[in-house]
Amino acid sequence: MRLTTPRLLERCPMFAKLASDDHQRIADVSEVRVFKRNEVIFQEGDPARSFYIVLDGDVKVFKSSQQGKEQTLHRMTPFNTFAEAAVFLQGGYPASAIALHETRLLEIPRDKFLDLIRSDPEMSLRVLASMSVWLHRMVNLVEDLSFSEVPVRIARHLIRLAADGNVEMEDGVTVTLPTTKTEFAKLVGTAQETLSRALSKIGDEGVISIKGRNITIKNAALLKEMAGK
Amino acid sequence: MRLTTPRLLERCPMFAKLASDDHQRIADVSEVRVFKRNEVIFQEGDPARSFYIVLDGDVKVFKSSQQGKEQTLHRMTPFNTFAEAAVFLQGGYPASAIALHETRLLEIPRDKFLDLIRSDPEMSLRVLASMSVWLHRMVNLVEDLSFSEVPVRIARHLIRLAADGNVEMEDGVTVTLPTTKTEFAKLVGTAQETLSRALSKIGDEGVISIKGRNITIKNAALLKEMAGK
DNA sequence: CGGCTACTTGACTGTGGTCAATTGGTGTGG
DNA sequence: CCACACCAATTGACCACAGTCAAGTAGCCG
Repeated sequence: MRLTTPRLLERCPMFAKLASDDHQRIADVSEVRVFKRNEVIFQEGDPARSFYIVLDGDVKVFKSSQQGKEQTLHRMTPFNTFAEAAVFLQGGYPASAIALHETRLLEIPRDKFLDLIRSDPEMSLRVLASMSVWLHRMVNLVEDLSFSEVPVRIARHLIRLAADGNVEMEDGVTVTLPTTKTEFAKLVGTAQETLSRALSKIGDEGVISIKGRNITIKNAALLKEMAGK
Repeated sequence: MRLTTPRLLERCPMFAKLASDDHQRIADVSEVRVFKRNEVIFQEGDPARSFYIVLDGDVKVFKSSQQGKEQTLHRMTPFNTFAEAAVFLQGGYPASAIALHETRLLEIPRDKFLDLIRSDPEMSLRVLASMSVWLHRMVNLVEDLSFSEVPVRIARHLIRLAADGNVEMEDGVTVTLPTTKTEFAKLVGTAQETLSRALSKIGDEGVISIKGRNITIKNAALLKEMAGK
């Protein structure tokens, strides 16, 4: 681990531009941790001791309600960072995080992370940049929840998934849901039943075809149309 | 203006701990701007040239939809900062801002702001802190929109308003809506008609009494109860 | 007083959430 | 290898919250 971590850091935007001995320095103060599928990384309210970088696998950051409902805030993939903001808030993590698959994370303790920022003004700018991205994501989520109905939100997420697979989105492209449709529903912010119905409907209209977790886009133009501006 | 600005900066968390000549330095690179009620400060998509500190008055930061609906993201009061994140994002401001009343803002140009951060590691930590607060607000908003129905959201906003007036919330306390009920509806994230009905209902239940923009809390315990955990 | 905006109230509709039953798929253990 | 169990997904029936449209009232300012 110690040997490979610096390499991986080069691919993470927040650390990409550092000298390689800086990478070693970060690797020295951090720890690689492995989480099994569905293993809890932290829960809302836990004291925010660390911030994280996804090295491998994927992580769901989410809010859950008293009644057991869930809203996914974001699904993190390799070289994304999360919980950087929690480090600056008292009151612990404002959301929970679990591994969606077997996942390797780089865990940087709170105070080491703060040292890092203090020691390097350029680093602090990159942390600010990554937090801005988070903020932007959350504002977009608010927008989606406030203004868009379920089918529109679904269309947008399908488009995003296609983009994540960095395939040009065109007729015939197949996107694969990262996990279950139940998870996808939590991402979209709806009930699984509603998702199921909405997907079939979109299928009936000839926009997509659904085979398990594989969704083939049959009419990309119409899908974009559905997703609105 | 030039004379009073440094004084005001002492009361802003982001700048409070600076030496007073730093305050003067900030005042020198920034500009005090006055906005009339309902005057637009910036619109979603505008290039993010500056970030702002509310000196006086109040500002609404909001998203609006194609169909003319609005969702208020936050109402800023004196010594709050906004648009700090936009400075780090390409694509311009992700939301719009207007003055709710006659308002004085300190406007700090993007590059001066970046200089400020680069020049002082402690400053960057404070900017990070203020962005964390924004992020936390947005996560809470997502939570509210996803999990809570309108009456609960209303109760929470009433409690927050009471807290803003830093009065201990107890029976008999009166909170005054900062502007119109229509605005309040946009803050809560609902239609004015729905707000109107919901408020009357809460009134009928004896929890509050409503006289125009003044809402008297008649049963604080019940109101907290309504707001949930 | 007129005119504008804010607000209220009524009637209706639709989206989507919940409960419940069924089917389908997958992995484990006998 | 099959049977069972478990979880994911689908489908049906129902309902309620809240949004929309419309009309009317109240309040405010010039």
